[in-house]
Amino acid sequence: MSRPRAKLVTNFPGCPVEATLTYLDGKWKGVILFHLMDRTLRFNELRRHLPAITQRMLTKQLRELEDSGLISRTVYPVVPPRVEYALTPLGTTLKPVIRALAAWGDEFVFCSPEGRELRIAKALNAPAAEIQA
Amino acid sequence: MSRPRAKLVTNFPGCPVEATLTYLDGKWKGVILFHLMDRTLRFNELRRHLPAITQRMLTKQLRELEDSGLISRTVYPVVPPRVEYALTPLGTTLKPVIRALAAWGDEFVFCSPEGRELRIAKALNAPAAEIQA
DNA sequence: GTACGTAGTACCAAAAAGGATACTGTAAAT
DNA sequence: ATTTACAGTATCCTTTTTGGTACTACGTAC
Repeated sequence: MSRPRAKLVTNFPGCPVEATLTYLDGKWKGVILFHLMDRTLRFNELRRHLPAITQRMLTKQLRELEDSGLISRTVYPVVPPRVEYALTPLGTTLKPVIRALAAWGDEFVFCSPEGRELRIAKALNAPAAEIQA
Repeated sequence: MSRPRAKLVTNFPGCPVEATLTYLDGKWKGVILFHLMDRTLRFNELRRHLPAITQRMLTKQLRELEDSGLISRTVYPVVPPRVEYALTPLGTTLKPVIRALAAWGDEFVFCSPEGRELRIAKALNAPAAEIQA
């Protein structure tokens, strides 16, 4: 019993949250899906959206998303090569989830003053604020 | 430039999805938050919900969630010790996100016939089905 | 004839995450 | 007198993930 993430059901009996996160796990999958929500993108188009990624990593994350059935890979037999990545119907069903993740990030995660690093909005916890559940 | 997950903004310029996932990253955080959505739980109560976790891991994940400001840890100076974990106001704002993740998992992720393993519902991709975006 | 853009692979090294096991201290229950 | 429950730590080890660099092939542009 020791698999990559929690890919064994025994690890989180009946937890649908981890079940979903299992498929979003990977350092770049979130961003990739986020950008593919707008439109189909070619390999190097994606790369330009992810300045810090290496080719190896981009390929790997795309293959994993493809294996999960969330995105499709279409190769056009031309030269130079042309490969397009797009959400599958199944991938499209993730849109509400991605949007929820994006909405929360927009509202509560900031770059710290020094730049570069993320910081969460903890201010909310200080006052005895009433937040609707 | 190489931090744990994508904790550098340069890795996903302006991507709020990865920003959020950064805080949910960790093998057990999803399940923990899922269970804390219902009610405050003590250390060993959580442990009983996560049969496969080790004490070390549970402690580690809880500390990270606490450091993020998503959960609170309340120690009652009694013996035997009593420590309660609960969502903070900030953590409470994650509920819609957790619910979105849970809804997708419920609908599209199953245990494979052999049991134990997860499987995604790829059937959706076979027919030329029309899925609403 | 050299460089560029395309979409990758292959190989090696580093870092991070996760797991196994043993140990702590107190009080109540058996 | 021993065991149980509680909420952890400490140490070591393995697995998984991620990064770095170099390399491929083809056709077009300079």
